[in-house]
Amino acid sequence: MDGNSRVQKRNRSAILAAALDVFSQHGYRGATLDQIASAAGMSKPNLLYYFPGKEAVFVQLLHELVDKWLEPLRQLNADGDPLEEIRTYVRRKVQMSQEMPQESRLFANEIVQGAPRMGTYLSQDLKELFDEKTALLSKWMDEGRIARMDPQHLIFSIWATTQHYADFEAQIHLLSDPGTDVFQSAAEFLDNLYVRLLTP
Amino acid sequence: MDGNSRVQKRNRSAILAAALDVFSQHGYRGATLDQIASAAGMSKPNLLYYFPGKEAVFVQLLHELVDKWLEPLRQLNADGDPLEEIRTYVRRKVQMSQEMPQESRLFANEIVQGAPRMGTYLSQDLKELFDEKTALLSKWMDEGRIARMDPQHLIFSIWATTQHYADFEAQIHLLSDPGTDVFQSAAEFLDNLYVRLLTP
DNA sequence: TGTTTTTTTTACCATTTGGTCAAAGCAAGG
DNA sequence: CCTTGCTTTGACCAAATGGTAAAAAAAACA
Repeated sequence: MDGNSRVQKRNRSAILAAALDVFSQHGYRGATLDQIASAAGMSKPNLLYYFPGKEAVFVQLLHELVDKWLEPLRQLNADGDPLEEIRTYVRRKVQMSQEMPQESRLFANEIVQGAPRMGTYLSQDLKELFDEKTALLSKWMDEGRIARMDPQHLIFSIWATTQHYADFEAQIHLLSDPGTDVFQSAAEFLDNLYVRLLTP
Repeated sequence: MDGNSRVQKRNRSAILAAALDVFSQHGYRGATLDQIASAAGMSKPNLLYYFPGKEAVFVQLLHELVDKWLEPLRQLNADGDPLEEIRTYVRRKVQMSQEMPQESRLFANEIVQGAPRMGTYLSQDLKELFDEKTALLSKWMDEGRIARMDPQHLIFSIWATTQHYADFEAQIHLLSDPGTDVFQSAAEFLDNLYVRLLTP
């Protein structure tokens, strides 16, 4: 076998799924291999048969998530209607906060601590994409199709407002009116916010 | 002595200052008593002479910060001009992100992990203040002095956008145009954002 | 079925870490 | 100087934790 058998694939993804659970809840240092292994339904030495160590699990998990995470921004389409493109982007980001809160918190945890295990990765893929899209936003502003403002801060504000609902879920849940769908009302609020902000 | 001598006060605050450094950078589990003690210029047993344990240091640190942290929201004045009050609040929050990024990241870390050591505290002080201020915002909206929207999400969005600059500093720094004052431009961007959003 | 290869487990190790303890240092009053 | 009470430290401990080694178990193959 070449190390990619069906069993291997199944176990590797079971480990990564378990690692997402555990790392996102306790952070890198707070998570233990025993916890992850147990959540993946195997023993610690067995987990270490599939990954060379704790950090390797964490790093691969992060790397596999970056793509998924940046996809909505990648889809911001230069040929579409500016306002609709941005509204769609915001809607997708809120949806991701709802459907993948663990992934969001995993990133948040890593970045809050200074991204010690993601530094180079961030500065490549992410920076390239960020520069491309801020340039696009600038162009739209130059053409008068959306209101003029700092495009970098515009993206920051979208990230902040949308990811907040996943990253600070504990606080949100505590403070929100019970009985309402937080993500539904958040989507409406943010849609209105960005329409008001961006309409020239 | 009654346990509050000058030496005691000096050492306790040295410990808390060191703990802020270390906890905000590595999280609760990632920080070690040795690190904190060493940063405070003393030995670990000496630190444990002043605090009963690691968690006690962490909890007291958090409790002492909550007050400082909520102060700007407390100052939202029912008798002031609504728009100016909110602009002042946003400006103060940005300023706090700039001047107390460690405090911000300490909270972020705790909340991202589900606030396991702050639950009850949050649900009391914070919730009470939050409800009071959303009621105030609602009143202002009823009176037609600011645009109508969900007041809870309005506060969430202010927290998200302002604290983002402290909590995600690593990312912000990596992506921002070098040579510009991030906090200065952020303050301008957010001022403009909330003026546009809130003007009836 | 017998052999080889992959997978899993049991037992273990070294280090880290939160915390204890008893002894030593030290300031203040007598 | 000597006692008394507060402060600091060096030595130590038990538990947790990342990781290893070798053998058992299970598949895969011939």
